[in-house]
Amino acid sequence: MVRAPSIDKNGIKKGEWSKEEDDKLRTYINRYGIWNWRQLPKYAGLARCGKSCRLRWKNYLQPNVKRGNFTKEEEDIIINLHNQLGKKWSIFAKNLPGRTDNEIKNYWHTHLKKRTPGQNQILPSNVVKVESSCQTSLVSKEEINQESFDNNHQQISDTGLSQGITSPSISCCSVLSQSYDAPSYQESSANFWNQQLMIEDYELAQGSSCSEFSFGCSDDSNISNLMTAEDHATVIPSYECFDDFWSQPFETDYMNNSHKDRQLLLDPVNPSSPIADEVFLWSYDLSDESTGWNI
DNA sequence: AACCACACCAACCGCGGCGCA
DNA sequence: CTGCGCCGCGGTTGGTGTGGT
Repeated sequence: MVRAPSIDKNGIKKGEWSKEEDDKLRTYINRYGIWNWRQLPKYAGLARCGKSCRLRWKNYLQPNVKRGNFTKEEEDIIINLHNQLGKKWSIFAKNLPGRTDNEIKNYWHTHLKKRTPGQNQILPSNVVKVESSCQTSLVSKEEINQESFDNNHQQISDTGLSQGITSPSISCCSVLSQSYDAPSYQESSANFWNQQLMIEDYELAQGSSCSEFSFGCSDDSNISNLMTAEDHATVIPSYECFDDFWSQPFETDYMNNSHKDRQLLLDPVNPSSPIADEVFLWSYDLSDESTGWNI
């Protein structure tokens, strides 16, 4: 049902993703986070373009992606939002936890479109029409306010906190970005995404084979230790010693110092609840080739 | 059984927005 | 202001599945 694998003139693979590629992408992101989609495939040992990796991660590999049939409630939400906002699939996705914009878009075209043929839209009082040079959309007044939050959140979550601040967003960042979708924070005054990410303890392990660092969330404005993309190659010396992430010796960050590193995986709002056991297991089980992934 | 048409959906593509130098 | 690089969004494509004839 997917396009046949092919390789373009630049050596970039296209088409269906193999399990091995999925494993590589998943493992790399779980360990190092998303810091630059364009660079990521090179370091992850994937002959894919960044866009393809991003799409694969976002629509298929992300842990919270929900598969299976849409419920009646989900259908109603899609129909209502479509009436109000038009084809804002990404906004729909934020209102349907676990559903991706691509999946919603497909579902609309294959199931829902035929049910709502060309009706005249009656604008509720809380909806305004937004016109641009290329299209006209209906946007609720709440959504306009929401959108500023969404843009903020999206920028951070989709890139693993890598745009607002320059960080390679090691494991915990991707964990947090996967786990904290907008709805859970919309009503929280303690907005995690408003907080700066701070490296609590990080050593540049120059020349060594292992790095130790941990991230935390803090209101502290001291972010002088934030790593840049260049630091990524420094902190992870394997980039200099090995061709790619995949050829370096695999050792999870969690195996050496379980107590300290597990702190990375705590819910920043409710610190007593760990949130990333399954992600931990993914990385850990990779060392056991006989069992494969444990999801 | 063979053929056909349509449904489905993962993946691709192009464009626009944004940040930065 | 301009150009560039990166990213996200929405539209489209194309291979496979499925049901009807």
